[in-house]
Amino acid sequence: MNISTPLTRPSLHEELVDRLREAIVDGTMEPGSKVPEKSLCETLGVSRTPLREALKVLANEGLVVLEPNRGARVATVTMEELEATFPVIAALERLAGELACDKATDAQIAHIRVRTEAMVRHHADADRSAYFKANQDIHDALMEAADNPVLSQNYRVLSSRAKRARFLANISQDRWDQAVREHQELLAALEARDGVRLGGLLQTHILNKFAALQASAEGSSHEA
Amino acid sequence: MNISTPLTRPSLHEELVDRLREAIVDGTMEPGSKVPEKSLCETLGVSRTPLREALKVLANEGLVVLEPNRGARVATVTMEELEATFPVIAALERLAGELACDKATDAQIAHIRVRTEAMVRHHADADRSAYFKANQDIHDALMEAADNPVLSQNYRVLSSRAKRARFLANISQDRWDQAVREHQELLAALEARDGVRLGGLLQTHILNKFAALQASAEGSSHEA
DNA sequence: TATTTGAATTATGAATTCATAATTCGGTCA
DNA sequence: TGACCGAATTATGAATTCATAATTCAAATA
Repeated sequence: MNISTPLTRPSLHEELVDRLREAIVDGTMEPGSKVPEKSLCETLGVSRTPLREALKVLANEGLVVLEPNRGARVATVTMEELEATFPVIAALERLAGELACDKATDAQIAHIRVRTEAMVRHHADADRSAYFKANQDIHDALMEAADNPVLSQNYRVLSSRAKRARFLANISQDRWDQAVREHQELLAALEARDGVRLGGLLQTHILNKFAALQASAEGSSHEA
Repeated sequence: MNISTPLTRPSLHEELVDRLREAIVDGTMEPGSKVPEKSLCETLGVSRTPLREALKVLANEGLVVLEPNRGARVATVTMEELEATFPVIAALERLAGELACDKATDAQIAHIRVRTEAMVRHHADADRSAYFKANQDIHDALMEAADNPVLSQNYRVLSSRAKRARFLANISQDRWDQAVREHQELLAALEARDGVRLGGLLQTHILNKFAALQASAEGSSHEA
């Protein structure tokens, strides 16, 4: 039995931050919707104090907006915000690529190869949800391999904001094909441990993803 | 009289976040020191609730550490943390440089020229504090010129953590001379609106700054 | 009928209270 | 004298209470 670590239970507000962040990112809590403190407290079985602490933290992360004397709302995802966010994510991934080529273990690289190969299969099978899962795994694994907690923390906060753009799922087949090719190049650069190249490819990859997202949003707004 | 803006007073916790962040960054609250809620409340004239909300936010930013059932401490600045932080700051400044070359107004560039020239004078006068002020102005102005709120927000959080390394003031004369030369190159690249070049120079500039800081810390730890 | 007014209700911001974990300090025993 | 134990004190985590701002809704007015 583990007796070495002093048992510390996470504080309520931390659990709430995690739970709420998840609910906001996965769309359970809709962008723009009010966050009613009272009913949420009842649902979660906590008092308003830790909930409000959690909301302050999430507001600082940009996931909720606090309106004075009017409570909290789930932040909306605007194209303007994404336009500002993606270049920053791209810059962080670029750095991650550079660092990962220096620091990744062979096992980490092997894992990314496995996931990339899986991704290629999901693409061939036209299984979008499995593809997105693999895609996310790869980017997370790269961050992990970069071995920089400050970098990965900032990345997490920004991608949680970007992930909320759920219309991202509607990218074109052309873009999807291109993304898979890009991922194969990423893998090659990583295996060659060519940091500058991997960094550049990653930055471009993310910016391309945003361009595709813009195009698909453009399309859907015309449809609607 | 202004009647167009609805008058909103900032909430207590926001004011506290700003006040405490400032106190932590400028060293008024020492790294590693306990944050006694009760006495701070009395000093600031608020109750514990908004203070605790502020501490949660600052903990999320990494400026304080919450120890369960033992309250908050001002986070210590370790060399490991700086080693992780500076590359991220460098990546963000690189992006800022790239964006600024696209988006800066001529007036913004002119302002950076003015501040760079002032910095050169302060260097010649060996006026360190005026030099640091000018240096900070220039980096802030570049961020401003990049015109990306997500970028500047993340930059602010990370620099507030880096700024706490006050021993940074003890850089060598050689490094100081070099930094001034680098700033002149930065200005040239900006005026040429050569984004790729400015980005690269900025990244190197920041990483050089960290290397100097490491060297000076190395020196002072041997002295001590 | 549409608009406005204002009392009643509800929700929020902040202070206070309460339960419990941590710390302090005085006494005991080796 | 010095290490150890336990009661008293203090600080923290969380719930509750309180004051005030926002919202709702019915009645009054045009």
